[in-house]
Amino acid sequence: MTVRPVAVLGPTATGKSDLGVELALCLGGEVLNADAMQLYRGMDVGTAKLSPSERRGVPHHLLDVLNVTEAASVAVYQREARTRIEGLLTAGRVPVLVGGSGLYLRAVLDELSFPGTDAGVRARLETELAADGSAVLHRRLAELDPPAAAAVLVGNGRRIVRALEVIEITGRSFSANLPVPGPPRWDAVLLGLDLDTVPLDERIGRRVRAMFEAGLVDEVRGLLAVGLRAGPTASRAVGYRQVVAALDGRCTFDEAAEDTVRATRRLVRRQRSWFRRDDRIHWLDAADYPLTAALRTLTSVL
RNA sequence: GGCCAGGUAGCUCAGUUGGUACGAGCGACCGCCUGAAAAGCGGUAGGUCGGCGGUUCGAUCCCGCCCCUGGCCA
Repeated sequence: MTVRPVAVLGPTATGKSDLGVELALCLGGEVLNADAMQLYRGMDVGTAKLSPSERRGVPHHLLDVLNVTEAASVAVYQREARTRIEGLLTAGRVPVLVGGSGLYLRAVLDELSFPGTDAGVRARLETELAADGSAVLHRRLAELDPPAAAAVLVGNGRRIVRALEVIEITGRSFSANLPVPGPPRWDAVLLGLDLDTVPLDERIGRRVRAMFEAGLVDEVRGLLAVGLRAGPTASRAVGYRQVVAALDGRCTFDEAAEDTVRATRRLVRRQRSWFRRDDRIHWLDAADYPLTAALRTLTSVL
């Protein structure tokens, strides 16, 4: 039988990590993290990262590979993840991708190619953005690449900067839209795990409280000492940003916890809207023996 | 019991010197998404302006009474 990768995706707090471990155990596989924030060393409590014992002997890849000061990068992740997957496949091990970062998953499983980047160009554009505002840059984009300008909203400085960067370093236009999904690379099977909104929201409330009790604040203190504030990606992570605000005295810890719950729920909505239109995903209900359902789905698909 | 402040969108509050509430932020809902994606960006729906009377052509805004909240004084 040919070995096919399996991806376990879906909104946060639905139990993807546990299901991933169980699937890896059943299938003879290894887990590949597909969660942008679990890439970071030291971000454990707030990202609900599985502890070594919870991993039950299953090797986990692409966990703890970045310092909080470093920016995450889809393109880098794509290269690394693909290399690992190829390695596992040739070894006859089933790669089990687990995570809720939709773009990361697609970068690995779909034929997305990322034009390069140039720190100098980027920095200059960022400076212009800060000085002139996004409308000015958007006007420039409209002259250079009308389709891209039409696809990127005027207020979205970040994406305007990236479009201009790509045009400048490649000399070609920038396509601002994702391609329509074709068959996934390696014929991967996409399993989506979700839970009804009401129970999921309750679970999020409990989980955030548990994170604070498990030492999230201390974890953030420790990360601040190694430069969390300077990290463009890590400092924005749900929970971390809020705790930093509380440590800075901009809100109370109770407010930070409430904000974290809200931000997590908002994240769930965005993750759903991202995954919703991918009709390759086989959806499983987290409340209804997902492992059994997952195995059943796999046997019917394979 | 008296005095003061306040009762405007689900929440926190702007605002109208009397003439259809320009409301804002948060939340909710919906959507977008190619090198920061747990990020970034956008759209939509919500209001008998505490209650009852009065003045007025017209009151959320003026007057009276009442109810509620917070504070101060007794």
